[in-house]
Amino acid sequence: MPEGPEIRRTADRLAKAVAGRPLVSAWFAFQALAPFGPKLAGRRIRAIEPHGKALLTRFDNGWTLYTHNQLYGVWQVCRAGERPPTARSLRVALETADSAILLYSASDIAMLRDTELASHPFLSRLGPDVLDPGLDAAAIEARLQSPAFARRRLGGLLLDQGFLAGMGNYLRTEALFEAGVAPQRRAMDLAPAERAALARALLKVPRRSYRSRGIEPARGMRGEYLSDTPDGFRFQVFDRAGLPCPRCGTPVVRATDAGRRIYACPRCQR
DNA sequence: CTTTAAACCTGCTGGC
DNA sequence: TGCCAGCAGGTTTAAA
Repeated sequence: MPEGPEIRRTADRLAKAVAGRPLVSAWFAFQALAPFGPKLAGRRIRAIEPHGKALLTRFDNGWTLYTHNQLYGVWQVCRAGERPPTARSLRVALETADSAILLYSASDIAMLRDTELASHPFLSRLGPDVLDPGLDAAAIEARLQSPAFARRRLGGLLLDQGFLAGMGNYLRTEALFEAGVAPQRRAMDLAPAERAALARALLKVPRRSYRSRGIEPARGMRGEYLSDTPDGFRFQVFDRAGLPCPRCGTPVVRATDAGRRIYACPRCQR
């Protein structure tokens, strides 16, 4: 579940299940982390925080578990002692008296002292979290104009976690469509109205996705997503090559941008 | 400095 | 059914 909204939803779920209660056991698959298992018994999880697409599990002893799911990591909540049948490899298990949270498949896992979080190679480079309620359009507009980012092409810029943490491929695709801007434009070349529209879209699209519980591919149906909820986040152009643009009817075009697939309406996005 | 390409990690799907 | 190629919502590194 790889973009900001999905990660934050996961954090919510995990925290609800285990935060605040003493751990009965902790287990790590990786050799380097195994010694932490016994040390964590009896400790509590203070909070589970998303930082962009990374998750920080904060223990009450000055240590934090850093995990990044990349494309394939999966967190699960289950009852204490349970281990749902799966072919995936278990990497972390944190158990309280009644619930457990399990991390499968992820490879980017570390235990860090709270004091070294600020110097972590990934965390230290993150920009403001796109789902941070304190982030506003003015701040994003300022960022788009700052010398550090202004010369960059929007397609690549919006994937850069140092610009806005939590953005990902479907979010950048949808935000650019929402703003009516083509991915090859440079931040510095946007007209004021376009810049304002993009800043607004960069807040609106991720928040709407988070509210509707993120997106999830429908099993066995390539290109279909279980995102069509009542209050609804639904793709306008992502994964919809050849289908009519919802605004003007022109067929949506697929392309490669910054090494990733992107979709756009050639007429609405200039 | 900016952009692209390749590598890395793991899981899933489709084709043969 | 089994194996392999290709792709994926991510990130880092090296090269252009």
